Amino acid sequence: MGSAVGKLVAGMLKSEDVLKGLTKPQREAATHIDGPLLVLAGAGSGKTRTITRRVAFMVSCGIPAQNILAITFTNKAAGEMRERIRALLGGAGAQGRGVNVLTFHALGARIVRDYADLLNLPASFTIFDTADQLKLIKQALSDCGLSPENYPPQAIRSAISGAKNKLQTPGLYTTGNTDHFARCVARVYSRYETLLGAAKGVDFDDLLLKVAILLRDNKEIRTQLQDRFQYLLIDEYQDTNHAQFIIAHMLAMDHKNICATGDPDQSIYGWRGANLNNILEFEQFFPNAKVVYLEQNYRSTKNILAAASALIANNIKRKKKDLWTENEQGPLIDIITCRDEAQEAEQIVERVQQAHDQQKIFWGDMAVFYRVNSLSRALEDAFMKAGIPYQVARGTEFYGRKEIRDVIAYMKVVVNVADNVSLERIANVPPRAMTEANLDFIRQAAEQRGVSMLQAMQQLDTTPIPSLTRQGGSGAANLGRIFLALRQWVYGTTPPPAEVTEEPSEADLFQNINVDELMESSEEYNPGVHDEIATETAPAKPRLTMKAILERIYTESGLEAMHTKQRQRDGETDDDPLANVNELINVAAEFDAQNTDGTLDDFLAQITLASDVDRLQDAGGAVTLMTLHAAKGLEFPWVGIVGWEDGLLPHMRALMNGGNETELEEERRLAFVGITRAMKHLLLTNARCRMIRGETQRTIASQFLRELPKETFNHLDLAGEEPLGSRGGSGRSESFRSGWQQRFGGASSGPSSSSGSSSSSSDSSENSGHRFRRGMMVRHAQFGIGRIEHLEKAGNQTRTVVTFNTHGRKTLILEYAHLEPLGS
DNA sequence: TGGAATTGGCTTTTT
DNA sequence: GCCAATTCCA
Repeated sequence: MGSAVGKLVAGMLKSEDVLKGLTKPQREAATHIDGPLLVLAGAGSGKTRTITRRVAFMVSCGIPAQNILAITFTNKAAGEMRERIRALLGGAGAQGRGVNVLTFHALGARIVRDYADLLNLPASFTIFDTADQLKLIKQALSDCGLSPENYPPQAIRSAISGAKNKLQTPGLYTTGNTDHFARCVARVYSRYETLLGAAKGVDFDDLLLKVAILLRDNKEIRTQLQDRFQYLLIDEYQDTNHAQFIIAHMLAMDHKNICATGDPDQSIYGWRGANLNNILEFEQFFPNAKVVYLEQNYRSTKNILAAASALIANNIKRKKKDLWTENEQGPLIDIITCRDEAQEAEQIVERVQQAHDQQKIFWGDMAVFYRVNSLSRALEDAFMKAGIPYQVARGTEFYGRKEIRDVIAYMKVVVNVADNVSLERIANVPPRAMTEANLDFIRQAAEQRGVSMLQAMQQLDTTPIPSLTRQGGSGAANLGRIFLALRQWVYGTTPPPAEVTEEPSEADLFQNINVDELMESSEEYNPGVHDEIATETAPAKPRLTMKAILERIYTESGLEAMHTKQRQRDGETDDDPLANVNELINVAAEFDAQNTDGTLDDFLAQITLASDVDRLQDAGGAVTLMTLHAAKGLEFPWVGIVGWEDGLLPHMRALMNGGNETELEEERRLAFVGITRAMKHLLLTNARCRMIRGETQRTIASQFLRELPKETFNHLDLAGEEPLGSRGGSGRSESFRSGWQQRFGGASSGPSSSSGSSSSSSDSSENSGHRFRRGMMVRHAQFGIGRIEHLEKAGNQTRTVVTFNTHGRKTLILEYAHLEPLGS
């Protein structure tokens, strides 16, 4: 059937039309359909354009759209690609809809659900986000008799996440790690898996890990999925981690129709396991791969591009690449040094206003980026004050709110009665006398009986839990009834009686899939299989909309009453729970409009994998504020980037431990990504003083600013005289510009002369005979007063060991530590 | 028992 | 400075 439809479409969609306007290399990439292809696409080189055309070209050649799978990293990217493909296919729109454009995680969720039975999961499993995960880890810690003080849940979480990214099961993890901490992690990991399994939960990493293992160890399934996805396209390949790498390779193993696109210079997710080698060594994994380089930039001015190129050239571990453009030279980059973050924000706002009024740039065409979310606050204040429309993409601004998480938790329990984490979250919201102690009793009883906590609550009249307080008992029974009624209403049936919930052992969860078992259950892969399951539980009823379900849950749970009461008590506040939940209901309505056959678990999966950034998609008409990470893949005519300071733009983390070169290079790539988002106007700012967790600290201009060629920017210093004491003053004011160039000038490396006997610590440390000596007393903004024990030259930097009175011994890099000498 | 008030701890980026 | 966890009070 594929070919018939294909022909039809081919008739409507001319291959030449699809390729019209592509440059030679773009065309080369777009027309290479069979066999491995690597597109190394520099920033702004028209990559998205090329790959969407490529997909259209494939369809025009008669390849059935549903056999094409395009994988992106963010929902936003997926949405945009879907949109653009649809637009290209125009009249053949029906086909366009058939192209699978998904994020890795969404793909994972789909496959895990389709093959849930093979993975020991019910189709109604729920996805646990990072917060759920942390709760479970705390539980696991206490079960293992370890205290969260000595074993920070965060650290354990990221260790487990790292292990999962590398496809290490608890068993494998144990064998590979022998130090004390790792052994504890292994124990917690194992317990965590058990708890997760009992709750029928799957964490973000599982969505990749389970699929990777399934594909790796199960030939049958692999073949099915390879057949289904005969053409693979993976965007941002430089950001893939090991699990994603395995998924890609397993899917492409036989047909080798894999097109990877990306840019090693834009790899910014090393911290969550991305492995740059996946893209660097692509040709070794696929020896016949065709490689196309896209190096002409269509986005930025010559000037911006020159600055970006010079910056990234400082990375050693890098394939050299020359971006060029035929665009105009463009205006100089503006660099403004401000007094503090308030002035910085004012400056940004002022320039934004100017760009809008004088150059007629739309609000929606401007964006401001920062390294960490906390920097948005000052900006927001300033935008608010100036009355300029803006929107902030903050990670958990919306989906992280209590009231939203509460409503979602209710939904999760409706779908997945075993989800103890969500149940515990809302057990006492609104208050039902479900104290910690009562919950403990219920948890214990449930575990003993091998049922979920909700079931234990629902069995209370037949099997009471004696240790519960009277109110606790009735509260629990009440809660049980609420969910009974809700499930009845949603699914039209009472929940299946005491579904088997014996805890699967770790071995069960991770066992390599048994091939014999597979052969038995080797029905044809049916993409609709899940829908069938869903209809089974929801027979012959008019389909409920998510909006209706959500509203019902909101009311029945008692949350609505609680929020209404709150509002009456507090009056209208700017973050009103009622209004926020209404916003969520809007999201549900939106979902209903776009997925006429979507189920509650589809909706839940979508919102747990969604982030706030996704909700901004086409909210034009406002200046966008976001992190540098979130900015990847976007472009704006006008861009501002704040916080160019050591410790912030090369983030502290990268500067610690003697300045880890790998991490520093990732920070540089992040800066590179930021700069290359700009089309015409670029404004970079730093502040002399910045409030960091409640304390005002002096800062040093980012070392990255030094790496920008001086002919590309114009520097303006508004900080004026250096604030107060300690640093001998020396107002640099407008003469700072030359001072700047002396001190930071040019991209050349050598420690640049410097005379300034006094002042800033960067000066002093540049001279080999800096003013710090062993035995000297110093002050550190954070650690207080201490004595220098040791000094040691390490490359361009000086490593120093200081024993602080209150914080003990620390190893610091003199250049970044901002130590203040106090005399000896 | 629930809600308010206070303390302590900690911060990168996101699916 | 903000948030979560803890303590305190009605």
